[in-house]
Amino acid sequence: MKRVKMSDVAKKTGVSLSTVSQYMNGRYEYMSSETKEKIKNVAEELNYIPNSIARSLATAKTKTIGVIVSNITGYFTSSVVRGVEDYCKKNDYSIIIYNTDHDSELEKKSINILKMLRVDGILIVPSGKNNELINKEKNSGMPIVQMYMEYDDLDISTVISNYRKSAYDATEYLINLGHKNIAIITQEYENTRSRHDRILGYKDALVNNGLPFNRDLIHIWDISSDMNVLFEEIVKNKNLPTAIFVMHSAITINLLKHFKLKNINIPEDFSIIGFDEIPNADLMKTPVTVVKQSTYEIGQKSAELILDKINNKDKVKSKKIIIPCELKIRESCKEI
Amino acid sequence: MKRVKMSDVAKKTGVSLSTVSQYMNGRYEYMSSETKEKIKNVAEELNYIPNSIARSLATAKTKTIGVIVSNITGYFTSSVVRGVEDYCKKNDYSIIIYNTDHDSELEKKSINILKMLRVDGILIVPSGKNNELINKEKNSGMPIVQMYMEYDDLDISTVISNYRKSAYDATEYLINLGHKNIAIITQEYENTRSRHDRILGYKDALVNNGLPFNRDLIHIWDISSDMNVLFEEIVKNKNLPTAIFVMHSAITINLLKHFKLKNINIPEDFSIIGFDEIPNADLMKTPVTVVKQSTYEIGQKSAELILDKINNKDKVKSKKIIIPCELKIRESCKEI
DNA sequence: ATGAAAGCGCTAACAT
DNA sequence: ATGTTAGCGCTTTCAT
Repeated sequence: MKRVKMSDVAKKTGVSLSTVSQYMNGRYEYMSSETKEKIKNVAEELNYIPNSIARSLATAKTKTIGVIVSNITGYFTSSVVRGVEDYCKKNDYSIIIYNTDHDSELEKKSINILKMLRVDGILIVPSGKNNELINKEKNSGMPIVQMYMEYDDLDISTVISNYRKSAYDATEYLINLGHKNIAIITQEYENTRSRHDRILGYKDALVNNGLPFNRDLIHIWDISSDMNVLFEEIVKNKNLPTAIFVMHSAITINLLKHFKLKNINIPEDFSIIGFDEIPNADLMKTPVTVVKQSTYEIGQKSAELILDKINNKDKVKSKKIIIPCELKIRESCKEI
Repeated sequence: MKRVKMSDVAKKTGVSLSTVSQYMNGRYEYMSSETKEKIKNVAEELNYIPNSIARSLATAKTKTIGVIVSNITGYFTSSVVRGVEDYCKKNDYSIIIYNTDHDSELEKKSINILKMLRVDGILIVPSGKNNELINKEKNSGMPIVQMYMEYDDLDISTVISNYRKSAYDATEYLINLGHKNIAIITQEYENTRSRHDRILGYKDALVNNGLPFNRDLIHIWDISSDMNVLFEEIVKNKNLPTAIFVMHSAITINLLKHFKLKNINIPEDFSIIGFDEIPNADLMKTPVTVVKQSTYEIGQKSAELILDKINNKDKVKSKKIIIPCELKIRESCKEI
């Protein structure tokens, strides 16, 4: 099963290699319609399939972009990636995916492999642990865009949601419902602007509505946190919160499970807003209100931005594209 | 920002190109430890990164496999893909993803692009509409494995769940609960063995338990179906079903939404079993019992199989790997 | 309107 | 133990 190559169709057509190459690249300007027709037929007959690898070696372009995410499993990331793939496909780019689980070494390694593979650009959800390296890559000329993350020490283009505004709106929604003590559960947010902005939005809303900003209403969660312990902290506040605004969907789900276990009722006992959509929220005992990011659109815009960078050789400096969120009001917040 | 290439490190080290090449490929057998050391240092100093494209052109291998799925969005497919990626990464392969939405043309096009990209193998969830083409590709030497699908007219290796057995178990679970009239909702299953097997398992369980198999308890759903209409059909059966076994998670979710809308209660009014895990099922009003496929493992095994084919040049004929499912009993089935 | 030839960065057979 | 050299299958410049 020998692969047929360009020289085969050239020979059979009776023209030169370069003429066939011109044809394959759609440069018909100086080509007689006869040779054009002949090449077309021979190529079809021989079932010729161009070799992208050889082309890439010659052109130093691969029409391929690398996508580094923490974990493609799940609703959020997978639909971002789908947005990326759709946009890329439309523009004849393919995507190569790497999961890192936000592991620093894996992230480094992924970047390295993508460089060996000579991808034309990289889309990344950075862990925050290799920001220096990523800056370096960008400065050495690799087109690179980050998705739904923003770090103070990472100076690359980014596509994010309007975190501050949407956190503001969610908080104000709670305030309008009569809530005064609104607890927050968030991951560590120093240095991670995409998280910090949500806290700022929350603060803005309080202040603009004449409410005090109370630092001990802010609770930090991490992967090793025990929800039992964390929740104890929340309720031991002298001003018992009536509402909880949770900044990450994994935490929201954790909290909801905890509530179920402890027979805590939503919204009777607490009002809840989550950040990020929860799959099948509509089928829950109490459908939970969330701030929903436009995941698919984030993917599309990220792809658009990286292709722009690739093809316009980055006249633009670091750019920030901001996508609005939607407050999906369901049944987890009550008026008090 | 000139890229540094092998000849650069060769020159700087003072050895020949091929020695460096040997080094880069870990063939140290005939190499003095001094040159080895020297090359190592120079390569590091120069920050040399091998060019996979050039290597691929020379070796006719890309260390890359194509993954064609219907839609990476969602729990099921995304965790299969994660299994694939993890296994591939461990073996120094990268994956290129294409979504087709089971569109025949897109599927054809994806296969074609992956061939141009010279992937070493293809993992595919076939739509069923290009089986002839896929057979042809396989016969012309492309290593290719299908995931969690099986068609009567597609003769390629496959990694699937034990559909017949797990449908049997689920049905028998219902029977043991006292159910006699068990309705099925399935997609069209003629020719799609992975679907047909579930019906057979259902049938086996009925027969083995002395229950009649009643053809009008089997209902066909497709993407254009109206759940209202479909459900009317189900309940107009002279022997009103007390349980419904739904063969696809998208349908299960649809049905659950319908129930919520119509205030139909689970399991009081109907007992329900779904096929495929439903994200956040535990948080539902009534957590739904499902047959859970081992998605991650399916991905891993598929990757393992395709890499075997690639590296052992397929001594093996078409092979079928069968992964067990788990019946996740929750609260959607009652005893009657 | 078409062809000749150099080059893309590497591998691998062969020579030494 | 290391070097020489001929490809791998294309693109692209320059000639004609």
